[in-house]
Amino acid sequence: MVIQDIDTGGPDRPRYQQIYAMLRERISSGAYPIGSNLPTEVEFCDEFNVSRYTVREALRRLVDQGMLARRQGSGSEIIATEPHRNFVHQVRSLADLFQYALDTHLDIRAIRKIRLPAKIATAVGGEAGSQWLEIKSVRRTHKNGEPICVTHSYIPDRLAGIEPDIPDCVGPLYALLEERSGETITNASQEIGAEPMTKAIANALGREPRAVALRLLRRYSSRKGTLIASFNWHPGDSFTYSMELQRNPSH
Amino acid sequence: MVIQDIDTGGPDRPRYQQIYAMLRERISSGAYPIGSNLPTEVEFCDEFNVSRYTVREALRRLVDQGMLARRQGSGSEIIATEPHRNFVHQVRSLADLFQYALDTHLDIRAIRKIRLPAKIATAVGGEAGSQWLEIKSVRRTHKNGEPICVTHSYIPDRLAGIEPDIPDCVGPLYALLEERSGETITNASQEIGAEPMTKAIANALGREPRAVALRLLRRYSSRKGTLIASFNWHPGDSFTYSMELQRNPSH
DNA sequence: GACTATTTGTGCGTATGTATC
DNA sequence: GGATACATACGCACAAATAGT
Repeated sequence: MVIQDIDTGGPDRPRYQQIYAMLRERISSGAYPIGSNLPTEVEFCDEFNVSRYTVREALRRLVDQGMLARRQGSGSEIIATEPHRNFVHQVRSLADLFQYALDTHLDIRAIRKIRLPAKIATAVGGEAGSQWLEIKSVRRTHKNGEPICVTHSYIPDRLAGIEPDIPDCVGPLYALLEERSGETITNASQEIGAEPMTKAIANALGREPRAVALRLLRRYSSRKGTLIASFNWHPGDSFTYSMELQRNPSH
Repeated sequence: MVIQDIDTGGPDRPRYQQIYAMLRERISSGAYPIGSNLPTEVEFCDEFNVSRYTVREALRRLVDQGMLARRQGSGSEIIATEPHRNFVHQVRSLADLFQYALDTHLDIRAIRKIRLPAKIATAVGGEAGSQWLEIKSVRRTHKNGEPICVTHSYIPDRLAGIEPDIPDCVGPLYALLEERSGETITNASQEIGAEPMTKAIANALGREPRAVALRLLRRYSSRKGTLIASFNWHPGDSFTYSMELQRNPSH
């Protein structure tokens, strides 16, 4: 078969790209179902009359796209019929989710054990009525400095043992929890909304009641479940949340 | 130089991985500063006494980690001293940035050419006073349906030719622009804030003036610059923006 | 466990194409 | 045009992991 005669998006593209396009087409059309193995490299060499180098470049792209998993000695398994997602918001560390400097000061106002109210339960990923630790705090530019945001954090009971360490904690709480619990954060989610401030929050932030707040709800989870969830209220007049998205370089 | 004698993480790892580790070390230590070019492939072949294949595999890893940008004929530029970031917010398509169904209806209210005011200029990435196209619109659940958000979009003059097609556009405007201009979107940014609604916006959304709005500013750029930027005001009482982050599998 | 065939991984040498300077 | 540097491509060899005998 002569590759150049096949219309897969232009005859003068590199061969490995043409082969990649054909394989993608076959995969998404179901010719190679998910869970099955692709033909071997050598078989593709024969089919397309190209060298193993060329086949491997094509397969490498499939791997980059998250469609193919290869294992030495075993073969190449189809793991997805559609390519990897296109755009990513990159976060160097979870601290990037918080967009303020790490040397800010966390002013703990109250720590208490509570039974989770239904409303908060769904938000933090816990069961209503179960025991959690609630921490109310204000983040400031520095000790006794300007308030940045009001935070209400919720920690599940299985991690309540770290309570004594919280007041001395520098940096974000999730880092303390990750270290002490030995549970690795694998997952984080964030929800952003806008709402008027309650009196207590407005007061803590030095704003008028019902002033506009940007509310961020964050949840950090390990395989065992939620590590910590927190609501953060920022003054709408002095805070915006920004993110950059880049197209996946493999495209 | 004998590669195996250098302790960069074990003597029996593949050569290209050892070279990759050494180059990473050099980069993060500042031996090759950001913005500078790495030595050429052939120079590394000589230094490490390996084939070009091996050097290229090592460099490929640096590219995968987002530390290196290579350009045919030009060289390999250091673009970061640290590897790829840890967490990603995955966006299947740019439409995911908009978190409403694509079959919503865009109700165009006004299209006009303007000279960019200074305030908007910085936001959309244009020059103050330059000519842009301004489009004011309301997105609705369906034609004559409930309003979802108010949008003000800005398109640079070089793309003003698509103006006649805008009223017939189904789906997001950035898709129309990407198709017509032939410019590929490589970059998108989003800024999220909270503010009270102006009278006009409150009116269009059926809310009281000064009701709380979540404001999203989005900018889509190609290599030639901004393709389109838009402000989106959503009612704070009925909209939250959410995202999921996963730990990068490559770590 | 030992052995073998298969399959992908690593590595070399070489040649030619193509973008950049 | 020429020199340089990365990209594509072939052929070959051997290593390492896997699966089955």
